[in-house]
Amino acid sequence: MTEAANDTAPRRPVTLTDVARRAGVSQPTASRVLNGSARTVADSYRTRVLEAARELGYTPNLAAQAIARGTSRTIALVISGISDPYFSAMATELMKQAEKYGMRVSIAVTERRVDRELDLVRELRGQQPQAIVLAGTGYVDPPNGDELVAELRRFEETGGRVVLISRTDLPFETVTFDNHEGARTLAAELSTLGYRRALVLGSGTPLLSMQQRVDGFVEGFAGEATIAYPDFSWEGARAHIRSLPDEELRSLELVFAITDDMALGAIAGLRDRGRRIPEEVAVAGFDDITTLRDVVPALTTVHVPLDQVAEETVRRALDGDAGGRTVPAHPVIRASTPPVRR
Amino acid sequence: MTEAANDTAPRRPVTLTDVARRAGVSQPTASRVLNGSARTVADSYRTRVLEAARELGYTPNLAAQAIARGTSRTIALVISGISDPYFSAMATELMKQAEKYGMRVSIAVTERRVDRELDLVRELRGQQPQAIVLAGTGYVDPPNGDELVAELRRFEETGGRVVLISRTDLPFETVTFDNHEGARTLAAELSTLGYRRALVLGSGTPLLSMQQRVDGFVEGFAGEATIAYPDFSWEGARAHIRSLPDEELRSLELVFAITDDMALGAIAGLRDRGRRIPEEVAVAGFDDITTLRDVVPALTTVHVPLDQVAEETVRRALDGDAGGRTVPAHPVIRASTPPVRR
DNA sequence: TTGTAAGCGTTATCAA
DNA sequence: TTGATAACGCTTACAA
Repeated sequence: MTEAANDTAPRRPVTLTDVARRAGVSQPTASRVLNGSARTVADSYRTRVLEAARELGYTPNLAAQAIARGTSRTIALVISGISDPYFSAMATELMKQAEKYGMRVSIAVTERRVDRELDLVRELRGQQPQAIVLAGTGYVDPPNGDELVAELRRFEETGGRVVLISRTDLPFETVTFDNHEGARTLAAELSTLGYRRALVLGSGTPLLSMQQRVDGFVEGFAGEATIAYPDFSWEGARAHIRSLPDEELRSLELVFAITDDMALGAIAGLRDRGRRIPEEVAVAGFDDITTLRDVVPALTTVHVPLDQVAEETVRRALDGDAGGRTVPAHPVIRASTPPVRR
Repeated sequence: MTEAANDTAPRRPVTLTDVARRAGVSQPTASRVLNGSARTVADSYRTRVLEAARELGYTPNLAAQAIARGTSRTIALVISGISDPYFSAMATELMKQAEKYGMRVSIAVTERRVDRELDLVRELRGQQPQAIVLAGTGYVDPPNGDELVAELRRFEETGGRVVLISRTDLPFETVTFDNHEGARTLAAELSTLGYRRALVLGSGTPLLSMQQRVDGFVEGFAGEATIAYPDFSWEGARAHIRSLPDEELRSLELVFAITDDMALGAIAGLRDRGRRIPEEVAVAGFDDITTLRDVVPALTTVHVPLDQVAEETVRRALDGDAGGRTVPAHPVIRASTPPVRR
């Protein structure tokens, strides 16, 4: 049967002092045993401490360690949202990499609100992480860019590291994939397939990396490209397509959206308007998110090697300046953009 | 005043002491101004402190606050993975709710490894969060259940709160949706549509909530249900369908998978085998994940009101025992399960 | 090798 | 209202 729990009164957590007292040693000795110290401790003591810790169910108070050591084995990641397949994949890869180095990743979410990014960084600084990683967003003309830079500089000055992913708008180390080149080669391949008229869906919010994709595509495309800038979302892309004038819709040959997310929104819009894909309209995206495995027809896109990006990022977050790095992004032609028959 | 502190980059982060000194007040006064204290401070002091803080770019050291206050405004969330649309949606909702109460959510990932759950909880306890929320998993016969319970009990004893989401395998407060009833009513509606032979894809790993879905479906289904237990994943469901004997495949009328993720895997498998959906085989899932908006034909499923779940969870994580709660889950019939024509 | 004592940045207590 | 001063749990010189 169950033993009667005598007291439900909230006790305080077991501390290192408790363990030391129980083991009959000093607090520092207990500390040396339990948390990797270079110092060696006599075996007899060591076992007594370990046993006491086990019996009491001791867990080191991370906050106390952080404050005593002046650093916490944490990488703070700022992303715009967790539900987004692209960002969640990125977060997963980063956590995987970080774990190799015994690092924790804490995630903060901007919800795509520009001002929150600054607030977040400010707050994160209070967590004294080893590094702050900013993924996503990256405005063409950052509204509060100066303040953000100042905040990040301050963080660097106190020994922290700053790494940006896929954004080159701030003067810090950046790991990126080649947005421009990826879109350019995609456009080239699509041109080879026979496409000559494209609608490019860019980002309504002026994001640098997204503009690079637009520019890259236009540069690599052999035909005529019309550019639109709907809201930067699935819904935005869908709404844009839905509101297209009939004649423009009918003349549509290929839609390139700067993200798979928007490409899928565009497809939804095209279907709403009764257009068949890819028979009547071809569609291509960018990112190669996991969701695509369930989409029919299979979506042509540009694959981004997130694992490599994550690896490079974590390395820079820890080891110090390795310099910026750009990993290549390659187009993947699938069923949504078949060769054009004329 | 004494030294030129304005242009010299401090190697250590700016502390409350720095701010106090600069403002010419005591540390406690600065603390009272900068961090919501009930105490009031003379306006002249208040402005001086605020100004000094701004000039120096002060950010409170969260670890120090946590240790001094004995509590950190944090909810620790344990989920099996971040890339999974269901869990990432859950995490998003929880963060949204938590923010209302000025709470931070820290995310830890088990990667579906049973043992990691225990390790994680142990480590999280070291973060001294206000609450630990365990979402997902929940084994029918927990391998190290006793240890996990002991660890969580310890956490509760020291004033922490434990909330489980959609798992009833541990003796703690639980917020759940009605897996059994949701699956049962879905099965009933499908029966009404004329379906009489179903293949049910359960979970290879024995998860309690998943078994409830299987049981609920079987109970509510008017015809004959065959149950299989492939690996609990998209790939598992797909592989199972792919390896089905020809005759069994041909006799397939309806596939119900316990999660949308597996349902989508099943669809992939069915397509690999050349079966058309829904003309030849109907498919239904559970969860109503966002991904479904891009899937054709639209997938019949059971909608889970994650926002409600999140709200109830956060409330319990903070306010104390409100008792367990079950929110209803309703079937949504879509194009993947049309009425049967005979 | 072990223990004493001094921090780490913040909050809480309690005089003044 | 304000400011010494003592915690909070842990690490790290420095002394024994």
